[in-house]
Amino acid sequence: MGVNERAESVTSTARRAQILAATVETIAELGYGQATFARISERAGLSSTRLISYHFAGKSELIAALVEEVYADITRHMTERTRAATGPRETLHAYIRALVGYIAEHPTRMRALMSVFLDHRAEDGGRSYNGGDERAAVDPVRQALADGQRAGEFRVFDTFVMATTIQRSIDGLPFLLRSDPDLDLAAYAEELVELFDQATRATRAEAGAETGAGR
Amino acid sequence: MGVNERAESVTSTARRAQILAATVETIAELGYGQATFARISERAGLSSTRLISYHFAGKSELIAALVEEVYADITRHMTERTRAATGPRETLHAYIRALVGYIAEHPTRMRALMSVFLDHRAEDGGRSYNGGDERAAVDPVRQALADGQRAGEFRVFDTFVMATTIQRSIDGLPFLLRSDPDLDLAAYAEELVELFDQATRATRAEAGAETGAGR
Amino acid sequence: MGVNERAESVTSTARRAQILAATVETIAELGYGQATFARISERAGLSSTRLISYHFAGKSELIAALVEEVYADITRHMTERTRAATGPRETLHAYIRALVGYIAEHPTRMRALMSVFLDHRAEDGGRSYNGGDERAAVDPVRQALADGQRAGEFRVFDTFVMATTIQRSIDGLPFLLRSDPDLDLAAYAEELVELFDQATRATRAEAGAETGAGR
Amino acid sequence: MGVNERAESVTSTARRAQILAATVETIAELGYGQATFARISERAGLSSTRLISYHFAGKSELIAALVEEVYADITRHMTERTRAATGPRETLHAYIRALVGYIAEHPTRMRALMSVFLDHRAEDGGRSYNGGDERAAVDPVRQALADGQRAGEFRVFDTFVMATTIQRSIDGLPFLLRSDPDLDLAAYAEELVELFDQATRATRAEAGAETGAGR
DNA sequence: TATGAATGAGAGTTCATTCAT
DNA sequence: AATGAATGAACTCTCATTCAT
Repeated sequence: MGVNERAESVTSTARRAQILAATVETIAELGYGQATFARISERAGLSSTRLISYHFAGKSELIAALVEEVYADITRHMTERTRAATGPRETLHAYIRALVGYIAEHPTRMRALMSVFLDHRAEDGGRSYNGGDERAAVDPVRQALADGQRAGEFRVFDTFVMATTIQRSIDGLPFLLRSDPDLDLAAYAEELVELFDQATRATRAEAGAETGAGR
Repeated sequence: MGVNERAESVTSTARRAQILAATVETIAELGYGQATFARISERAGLSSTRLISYHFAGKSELIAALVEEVYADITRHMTERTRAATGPRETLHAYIRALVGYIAEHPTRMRALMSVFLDHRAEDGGRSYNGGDERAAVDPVRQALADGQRAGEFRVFDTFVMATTIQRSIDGLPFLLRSDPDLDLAAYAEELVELFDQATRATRAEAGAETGAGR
Repeated sequence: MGVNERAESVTSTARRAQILAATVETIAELGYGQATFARISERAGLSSTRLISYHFAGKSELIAALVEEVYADITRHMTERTRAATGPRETLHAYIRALVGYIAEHPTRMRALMSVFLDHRAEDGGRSYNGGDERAAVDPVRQALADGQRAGEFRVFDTFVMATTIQRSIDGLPFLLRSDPDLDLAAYAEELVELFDQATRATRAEAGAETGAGR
Repeated sequence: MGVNERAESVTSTARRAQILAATVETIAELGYGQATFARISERAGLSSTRLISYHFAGKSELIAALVEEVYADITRHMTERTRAATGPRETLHAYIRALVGYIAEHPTRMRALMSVFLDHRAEDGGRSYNGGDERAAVDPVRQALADGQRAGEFRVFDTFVMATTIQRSIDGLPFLLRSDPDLDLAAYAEELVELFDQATRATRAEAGAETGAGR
């Protein structure tokens, strides 16, 4: 990553981006708890932590900006990869593959995001980024599952449990990846697809009943 | 603490237990990062943080003692609850129910443990408690799965992916429970049992070819 | 202190000098062991010890800076005063007078240096400032003595023992001076010059042989 | 050194001796500044620092006892070895040989003593052990020198300077010995004897006017 | 003769942040 | 757009010592 040594006449936007990049790397490597201004500015090649305070109102603003940025990035990625899917089952599979794919492409970005989430999940005071409302976080997946149940493609199960399980089966991958950098994520994704395909698929009885009952 | 290894006196044991309990509560509530000696001693009703330093050689010793204690407690619980299970499938179900059950009985203890793990999972230097070796952590479950495959009770799947998914489907519950204290964990456990029963069960083809090799 | 190596600003330099001066005074008066940040900052008239930590990376950096500064000062002084000497005997005398002279001019500076040396001499781990290599420390004097022996100006003796004795005859003076502030250092120097002149001078036999043997 | 593991029913005297021995070793190795109760009790194999406080009223009492003991030991040694000397010159040589000899026999004891002296020499508050009166410390040697001058065996010189130089030429040896454990102290002693023999011996002129006054 | 438990004071260090330019 | 200087608060940890048995 190119870092200016003199750091002169850099636009504010560029500077913020530079700091955010260093923050992502620092959190991804050391974890949120160890990501101090000092360490971030060192990684960014800045002369003092003062510059971070200058560009961001405070630590929470810095983290908020990071989350917002990575979130937007993920959303963009996911939208692109799941748009084409037709039907609940295909959508679910696309979702799994897309999210694992994002992790494969941006492991540090995702690890940083998770590290922030985990820390805030652990905290009480102040808003956490996944809202403290874990239900909302898995809502998109849950929708697809509910759709599939209505369409008779999926068997009857608690959509919240299933969605949460799917989500958690993926969001630990950034850390798994670090202790095992050669992990084949593409294969891992296919295994998950198969796993949740089996877990969600309609039983013969249901499948049979579905033609009659419709809905 | 004495220089020589001696038997702890009753008083000392009680004091240590008191401090450990306060540490569990503090970490469960505020997260590992916010769990300072000051906050712990305040919660324990101690006059100063000095008393913690007196009974534990340092912060790492305190955390190590906590992990050790909770670990032993979980192990005891799990052994009791899974002993009776016969066969891989039953074992898997018992495992899920037992672990969820432990969380239901000791949510703060489990949340504290998870918080410690997460923080250390995020770190690089130094030993983390789950060893940085995520593979080893899920090994017991993996064994049961492999056994089931050999016995033809389970279909062919990657045991590591399945074991990791099972583990992660449960270990997020302490945090989920906090944002949703009324969550019915017993029902949750049954949903997971069903989910992974579906995910692992042998297909008809495999069930027929029962003599075949696992994977 | 910034992360990048930058030119120190004037203010910072002045502040560092102020802290270093207070450190010298504190160590000279109370000894290395009692020279805490609190006492140093109090003497420097600073509001908090934090300011020391701001200007020096740590206590060892502070001490290192002190040693470096005083060392450079002594070296400058000694070079000036011994440059003009011609011949080993004159050099030896100039050395004694110059070093005692420095102590007369800067007793606290020298006492502080000695106090630091003594403490580090006592330590095992880590580098001590005189290197733990006492032989190297007296090498310059030893050179002059060896030269004098080769030139026949000095008698035969162990140059290491003589050099060490000379060095130690002087480096205790800062402490002697404190218990006896009226000590006449100029006269002391002359006594030492005479003492070591007698101790090193060639015996008549050697001196006689020397005219014959040449060199 | 034999250390009781159980530490039961040891007489107070034996216990004090054990603690003092551990104190000597600790100071000799780590220096006075690092010699804390914790480190001393660890070396003595005691279960807690409490035992030291029990047997000695405080740290200063402990150190005082140590100094007193070692001092008595040295005095005994020196008296034995210098008693036989006849005449100032022989006395001086015997003194040098005896003191160096003590260091050769008890390097740690002597190093510990020096370390205590040095630290207290550096301090201001409180009595130091060599009295803050460095003049008194070298008085025995000085007496012999003055006697020799009166007897015409020694030339005219400042007896305080000479005595101090002699003293310091020897008292650095414990530290020198540590950085160079193979140092031949017997040879070193002979070199010092010769050195100070040359430095003190009467010139021919003085030797002739032997009846004349000293100084 | 000994011990376990507890303590107040102080150590150096790190944190994000603010002041003033 | 940036910087140097400074700061208050909090951190873990160590010190010799005391209380109560």
